[in-house]
Amino acid sequence: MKEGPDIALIGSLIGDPARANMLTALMGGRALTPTELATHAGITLQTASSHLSKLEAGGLLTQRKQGRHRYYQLAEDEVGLMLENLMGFAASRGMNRHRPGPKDPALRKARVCYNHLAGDYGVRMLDSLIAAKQIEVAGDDLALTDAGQIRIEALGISYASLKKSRRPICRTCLDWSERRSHLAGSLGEALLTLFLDKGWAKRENNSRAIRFTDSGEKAFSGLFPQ
Amino acid sequence: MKEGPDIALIGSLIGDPARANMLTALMGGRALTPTELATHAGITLQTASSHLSKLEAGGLLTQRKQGRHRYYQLAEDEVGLMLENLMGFAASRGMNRHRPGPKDPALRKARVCYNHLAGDYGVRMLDSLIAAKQIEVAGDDLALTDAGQIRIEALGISYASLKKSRRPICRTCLDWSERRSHLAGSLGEALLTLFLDKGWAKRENNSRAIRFTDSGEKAFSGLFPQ
DNA sequence: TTCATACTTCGATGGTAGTCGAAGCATTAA
DNA sequence: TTAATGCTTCGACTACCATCGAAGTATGAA
Repeated sequence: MKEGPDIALIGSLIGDPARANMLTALMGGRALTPTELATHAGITLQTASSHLSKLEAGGLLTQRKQGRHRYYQLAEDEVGLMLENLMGFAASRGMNRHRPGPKDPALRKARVCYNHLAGDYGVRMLDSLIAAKQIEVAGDDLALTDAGQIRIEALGISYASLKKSRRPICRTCLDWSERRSHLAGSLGEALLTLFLDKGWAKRENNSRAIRFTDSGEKAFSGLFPQ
Repeated sequence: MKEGPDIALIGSLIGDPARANMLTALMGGRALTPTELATHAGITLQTASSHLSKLEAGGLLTQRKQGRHRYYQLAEDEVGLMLENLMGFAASRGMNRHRPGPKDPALRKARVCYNHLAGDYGVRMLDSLIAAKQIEVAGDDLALTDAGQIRIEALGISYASLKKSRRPICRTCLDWSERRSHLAGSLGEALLTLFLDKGWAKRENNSRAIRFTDSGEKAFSGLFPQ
């Protein structure tokens, strides 16, 4: 009784702990080399290489060569959304790999979700944008309003350049720690880039966590009041 | 660098073809016995039994004994949502287990998604309810409006009884064939039950497909105009 | 009781996939 | 050229797990 798409294929790709660790590491948004991914997963380079080619063949990762390095990253936004979604489900079942450690609160507060902001801050940002009617909810999709366009231009994000890309500008992504949506899509990416560029927030090394500076906190709260 | 929830655990549960087939079969919404599930998966009863206890331990399935039968079903709405979501992702990657067969169009038109209506009809129904302002979108969640409450009472669905349960009344579920949301939650379930009870639609055996009768089609189109 | 059905548990088997050492290829630097 | 780094490919090993036969348990029927 074989019906519909093959979930076993993706399942088995994600089901191996080493591969799952690599995917989680890549949720940090940076493109990583096989060597880096191997240490994240706690395996040798050879084994990592074999896993990576499987993930690439499965369409989860893409790869680009640069000199003698190879950089792997998640293939598309959809991959990140799917993974975050799975994490949400796993979290709701209490499937945690660790007793909640010191890093955990930081992750829940603010973290990178592939290329955009997630965690409490991510959710608050989207809520605030919707409350200010700068983003509106239309069925499944999010749409930037006229007021929203003016707003992001004022922040120094070019609406025209966002529109050029074929990717959706706004899109929802289910947050595993908050169990609510935050903002993904090219605007979500642009906003996170803005925070980092302005020095309001910094990525932690080897972690998805994002640390806001004091001035960054203030600026963020000013821009996106609750 | 172990961070966040353990996606490998769910991945490996879903990653086995036999288990994936059982889960897919259970997406049909009916509770099934180990014997039935074994034939769906093409394995013996002993093997099925072992798989089922793993799925139950993982929190994906629940079981109830009835006489000398055991009935398995998806543990909660969330499991169905997660699976439908994964199917959507798999479909978008072209991971299909079969060349699209004769059953495929029927599945895309209308099918059971655990306990509610999915496919083209499911999506149209939700769109229509939103357009009529009987359901409104509030951030992530769907909410039944006053007009919506009156409407469903008129259809013979008791709002009070829906409200009693702790489950959300309305909730979105991403449709893998349409790539848009349809209506899940207790109202989604009640509406599907209504269609079946009124004889407007019938489940096909051993399939998730739902076949609307001629009069059912008319009634449906009348209730939920495009 | 006896028999039949439904299912689980045990035990053995076999295949597959993750793992790593060693060797090979490609790029860069000197 | 030579050497070093980064990565892949090959081959062998191992461990795990899906699988099924056989035996055991539970419920129901006769």
